[in-house]
This record gives sequence, structure tokens and C-alpha cells, in this order.
Amino acid sequence: MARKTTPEAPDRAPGGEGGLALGPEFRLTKQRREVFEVLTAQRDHPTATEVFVRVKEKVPGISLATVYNCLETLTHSGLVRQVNLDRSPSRYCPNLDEHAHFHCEACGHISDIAIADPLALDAALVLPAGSRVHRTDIAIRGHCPNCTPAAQAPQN
Amino acid sequence: MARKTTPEAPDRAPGGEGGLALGPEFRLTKQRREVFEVLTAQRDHPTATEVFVRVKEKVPGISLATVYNCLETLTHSGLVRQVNLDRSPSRYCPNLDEHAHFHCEACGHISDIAIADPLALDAALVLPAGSRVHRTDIAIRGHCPNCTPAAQAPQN
DNA sequence: GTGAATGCAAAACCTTTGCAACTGG
DNA sequence: CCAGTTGCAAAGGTTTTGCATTCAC
Repeated sequence: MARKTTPEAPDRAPGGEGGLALGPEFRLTKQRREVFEVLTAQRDHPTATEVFVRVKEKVPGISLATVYNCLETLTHSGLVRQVNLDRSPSRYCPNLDEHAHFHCEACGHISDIAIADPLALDAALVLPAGSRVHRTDIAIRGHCPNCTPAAQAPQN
Repeated sequence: MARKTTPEAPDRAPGGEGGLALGPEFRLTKQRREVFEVLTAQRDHPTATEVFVRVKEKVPGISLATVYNCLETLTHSGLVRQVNLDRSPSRYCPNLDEHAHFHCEACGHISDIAIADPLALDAALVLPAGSRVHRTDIAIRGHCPNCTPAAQAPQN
């Protein structure tokens, strides 16, 4: 996950419905607004194609290329995180808090995992002396509680 | 990284040069041996194409598709780990120990990061109760010591 | 008004697949 | 011997790009 909320990221939506605060260098188009709206309305880590399908209901003329463009803009603006799990299609996540992702191998569901102790996390790694960390991505694969037979589940 | 060395993974090369212990279900072909040899000779996380180029010096007739096949076989045999960083081409790593990867944004170099304390790492995450973890992938982006000006480097 | 963003189609890119020929055990 | 593997070429799926049109500011 992002080591911290990126400093360049504008604050979140101070304004009304769907309030999207892109940087001043970015135009607020209907397409960008709807792409962002889709991501925040249902925080289920959709792929670009899934976003495309959902946005088309509001903006029928939108093209997939534009969805990719919007997602890239939002990512670079720091409003959205691109989530890459292995080589599957990228997914997008409006949760800017430092967090990991849990990918259930059984049902495919992807959920956010909070980082309880970021310092402990760094401490658990043997980073080369003198290196600087910009971002840490953590992806966990396994079975989510719904897909884990109770008998097998560890008691945690 | 892999939570642990996969149980199915055969032991590493007990025999002489290039000793490759695939499962009994896999044939030991010249191509597979050389692909594995390339990975262990220079543990620099090459892409499939880079492996292809290196193996071609020993096996001129090899095709890229075969390199992909071999890498998949080796990965499934548990002898090699596929490393995916963002959406860049997959890289391959013969280090089966539990470890993370550091990707330098300046020089592009990818290095292995040891996990000092796997338990502390799990403890730092808020995993859903009743879930089972099969694998944890950790990728760190930043500047490696060589690419970090001394003035900026934290004193760790 | 004007430069940036869109939409479309085509390309690029990494990876997988189908199939005939070959080969390791 | 013969199923598994190779090599080739072609397809696949995701993402990017070129360019004319449209639009936000």
C-alpha cells in the first residue's frame, strides 16, 4: 500500500454529491466524475471493464479508452489506487488509507486489510541500509472467512 | 512472498551441476534445465524475454513459447517464483525463501528483501477472523542505496 | 477561444494456445 | 514406444495510442 496518503493528493470531496477534487491541472469532465462516482459507490475493486459497464449506464457514449484515461488521471491525482494482483486485470480502489489487499482464491472476492502497525511492518523487513521507501504493496492470497470451513479455520 | 516453502516443492538440486529436481510428473528436458540454470546463475529477476535471450546462447533453437512453458512448469513445481510488480512483465526468481522484493524506481534494479520476523508481519495486519492465508506478496518501491543521495538517506 | 479530453479504431504488448514433429524415460 | 514437450505461428486479452471532434474553463 502507499506508505502514506500521497502528499500531492488533493483533499477528498469537500463539495456536494460526488465532489471530486482533481488537481487544478485537470479538467472535471462528466466522464471523470462518473468514473470516480462508480468507484466510491461500490468499493468492490472493479476492473476497468467493470467500471466501463457501470459508467455506461450514466454516460452511454463513454468509451473504454476514456475509462482507462480517467482511471489513470484519478490514479495520478492521488484519488484512486490501482491494485495489481498477479497478472490479472488491474483493479481500482478509492481507499487511500494505507492498507493491504486480501484476495480469496475460492470466491475471488478482494477486500481491504487494515495495517494495524505500519512501523512493525517495516521492522519485520530487512531493508537495505540507506534505501528510501516510497510505496509498499502487500497482497495476501488465501481463503476468506466465508470460504474457510470452520473446522479448518485457525482460531484467531 | 510464499508463506512458506511450498510443501509440494521437491528439494533443491542434490546432484551435480544444474541438478534440477522436477516432480516425477515432469520430464527433465534440455530446455527446462537451461532455463533453470539461467535463473540460478544470475539471480537478477529476469523477465521471460531476458531468460529467452540468455538460454538461446546454450540452446539456439529454443522458442519464447517454450521459455514461457518452462517457467510455468518450474513455477508449478515450486522451484521458481513468479514475481509480478505492477503491470510490468513477470520476472522469475529461484529464491524460495520467504522474502519480499525491493524495486528501485531510479535504476530499475530488483532485489530480494529478507523477512526478519514473519510473525510480526502477520501481526501488523488486521486479517479477517477465520481467514486462511496461503501466500503473501510484498513489493516495495523506492530508491535503493545506490540511488539515494546520502543527504536524503535516513540513518538506518 | 483554446488547449485538454473524448471516442473510435487500430496498435502494442505480454502471454497463451493449437498442432505437427520430436524426445525423454 | 508414446505421452509429454517443443517450436512455430497465430490468437488472446489488457492497455495504450493517433487523430479528428468536442468540451470545460
